[in-house]
Amino acid sequence: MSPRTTNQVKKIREERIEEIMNSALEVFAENGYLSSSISKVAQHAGISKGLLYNYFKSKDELVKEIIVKGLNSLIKDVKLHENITISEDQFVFFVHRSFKSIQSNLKFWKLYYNLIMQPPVLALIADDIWQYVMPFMNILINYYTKKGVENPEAEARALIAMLDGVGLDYISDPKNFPINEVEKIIIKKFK
Amino acid sequence: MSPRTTNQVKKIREERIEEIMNSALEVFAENGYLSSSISKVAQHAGISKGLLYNYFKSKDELVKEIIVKGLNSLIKDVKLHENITISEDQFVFFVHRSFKSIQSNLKFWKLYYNLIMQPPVLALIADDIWQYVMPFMNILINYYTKKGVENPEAEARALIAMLDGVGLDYISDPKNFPINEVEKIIIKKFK
Amino acid sequence: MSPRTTNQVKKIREERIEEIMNSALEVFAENGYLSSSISKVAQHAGISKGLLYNYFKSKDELVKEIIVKGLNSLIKDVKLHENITISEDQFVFFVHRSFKSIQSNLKFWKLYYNLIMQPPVLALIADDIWQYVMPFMNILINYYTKKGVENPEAEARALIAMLDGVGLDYISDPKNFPINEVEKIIIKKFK
Amino acid sequence: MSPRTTNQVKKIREERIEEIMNSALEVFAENGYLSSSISKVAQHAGISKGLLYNYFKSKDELVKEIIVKGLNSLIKDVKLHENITISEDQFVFFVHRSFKSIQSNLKFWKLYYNLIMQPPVLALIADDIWQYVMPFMNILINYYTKKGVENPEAEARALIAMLDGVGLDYISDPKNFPINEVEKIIIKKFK
DNA sequence: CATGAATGAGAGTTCATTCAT
DNA sequence: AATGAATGAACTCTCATTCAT
Repeated sequence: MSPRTTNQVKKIREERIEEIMNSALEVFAENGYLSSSISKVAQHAGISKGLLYNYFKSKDELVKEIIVKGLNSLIKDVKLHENITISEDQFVFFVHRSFKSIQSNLKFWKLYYNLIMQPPVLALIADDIWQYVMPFMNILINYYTKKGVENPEAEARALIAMLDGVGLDYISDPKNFPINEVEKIIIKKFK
Repeated sequence: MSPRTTNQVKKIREERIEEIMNSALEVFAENGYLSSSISKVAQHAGISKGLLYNYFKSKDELVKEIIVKGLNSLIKDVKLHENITISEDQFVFFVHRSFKSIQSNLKFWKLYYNLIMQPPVLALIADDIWQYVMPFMNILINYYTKKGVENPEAEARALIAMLDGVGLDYISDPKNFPINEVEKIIIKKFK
Repeated sequence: MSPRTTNQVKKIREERIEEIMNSALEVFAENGYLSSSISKVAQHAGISKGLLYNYFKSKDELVKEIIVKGLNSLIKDVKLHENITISEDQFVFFVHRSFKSIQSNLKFWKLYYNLIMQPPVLALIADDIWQYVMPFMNILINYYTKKGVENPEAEARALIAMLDGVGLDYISDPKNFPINEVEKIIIKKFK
Repeated sequence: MSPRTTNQVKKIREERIEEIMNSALEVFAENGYLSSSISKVAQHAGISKGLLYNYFKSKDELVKEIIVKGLNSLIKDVKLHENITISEDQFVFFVHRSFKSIQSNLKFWKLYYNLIMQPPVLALIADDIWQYVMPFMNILINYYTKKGVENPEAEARALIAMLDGVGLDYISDPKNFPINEVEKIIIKKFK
């Protein structure tokens, strides 16, 4: 019956935050950010609106933290953050991991595309996104420069657009989009 | 003193509808559909809220008419609606026209991608979009089948995703996206 | 091709006013006064809103004129306005005519009851109604006084309430209300 | 510091609902349903518009609950719901209670008659009303059948019309309507 | 005489956020 | 830590009325 230590309290708090974020992600992904009320989010998480504001100081902050967490997790997944030059195998691995991420984090990507398409909301996360995309871009430019293609930057931009388009189309219709076959085609064309 | 003729009235009506749709497109493209109030749209068009509702039954109907008009204009531009099989030249022409459309109708495409990423709003236009995409898809599958590629449907899906991705990335940063170079790369890879 | 005389013009105007009032009565009776927009009324009459305001200076004035016209017509029907004392036969005739009026002017009575139940609208016509009801009341009190009933005023009030109630119930469900049988019962009880 | 208990919250909620319904009844009875804005209702209740919507889904739902509550209260008052056949004493009691109800729930009846005379609003409550009126009707038909009157259904309809008419006339001018005398007359005539 | 484009005030409703408990 | 009552601003939409033509 000893009082909880500061650490215990902190851990409980973090777990609760985690739960709320996961729950909110589901609501946002399903209905879109702007169309999801805080009431719905709190209800889906099984808590009161008041308590939600105890953990997040606004709706915007809540979604921002969800996005930051998702991007960090993605960076960890594709394992590109350490290198500046990559081999062809690493390139293939990167593309493959990107495809896997879309499939295993469907809800996150639904929210992601929902947000970046809404200018006033995008403003909240634009910086975070650039911090994540820029290193990729540089690695890819580097990769294509070494391969000696005509216009490495355009080639990198094209690949990133390709991945964005796959994301967009896959989340719109995950059941029918032939994602594995499309992956093969892309690797063949862009390798 | 004499009342306006039917033709005069009709002309005023058509002009106003045109004005409102153009004005609304600008506001919607800039701020996103959900974040744009009818007040803002009316103000931007220089008219009262009430008058807007004289011409459009609802905000939803307004945006739907904008989208339908834009899609029809696109179909006319790419000139694919008559054929079922296309030559390589026609393919190149189609991709080229798609790229031109993105550049010349930037606002429309901003709105388009804004809408399809918002589940409750997408419902309004999903049918119209499918009516437009399906024929393209079939023509492309047909094209790749004739070319003898391994998986024509996946190849077609990949191309459409590619175009979607270019649209997405271009509208996010039109000044820096090397759209002409990317066009060349895509034509080379997907032709 | 001679220009129309002032009288012709006046007659045309009156006919038009008549048409509009009849048309408006239909709309008001069907949907209720407050729920009927001027647009609907004008559309149903086959004219423009502007023209309607040429004949009636407001929605309130339009409905007021409809009511006044209906009440005058009722007074003419029951033919009680000249007498102050009536015989039993005249009493029966009066009740009978009241019942006939309800049936033949169903729409008018629908509107009438709709209006008197809405305080802010009732204010428009309250005076007219009292001018019409008061003479009836006096005649009835006189009638019951001569018959030697215990409380002539209450008896008169009860009869008028009875007629009001029949009106109310009949217009609510004209097909099933046994109006002729009810008439017989009332005459027997109140004669 | 401690959060409110579930019971405290429930009590606040019930009290607020009661307050709002009473306050709304006053406003609706005074001005009519359609002419009463939610702003007015909230203001009269001393709360914000937003809070009203915390307790009632819509203006329509609010008025519907007021009507249902009033009808239930009436059913309890006249105590007819258990029997199918009634004695003359019970009949007199029923009429008497109906008269008492009109006097003690004047505002409710003002609203009631206001609503049933407005076609689009009547639709909201028509079912509830029929559920209440039908049993009365059957009991009365039964009563008059046993008494051996010529046309029991018409007799019952006439009585109900009579009561409706009294209601109508009493609420229009409660101070001058001789309700107690009228009650005696009706009981004598319809018993 | 006749039109309907145009307005502006106000309607019902939603919702992020605050705060007493 | 936890609740949901409470607010107020902003939202979409309606409509009686006016007025240029």
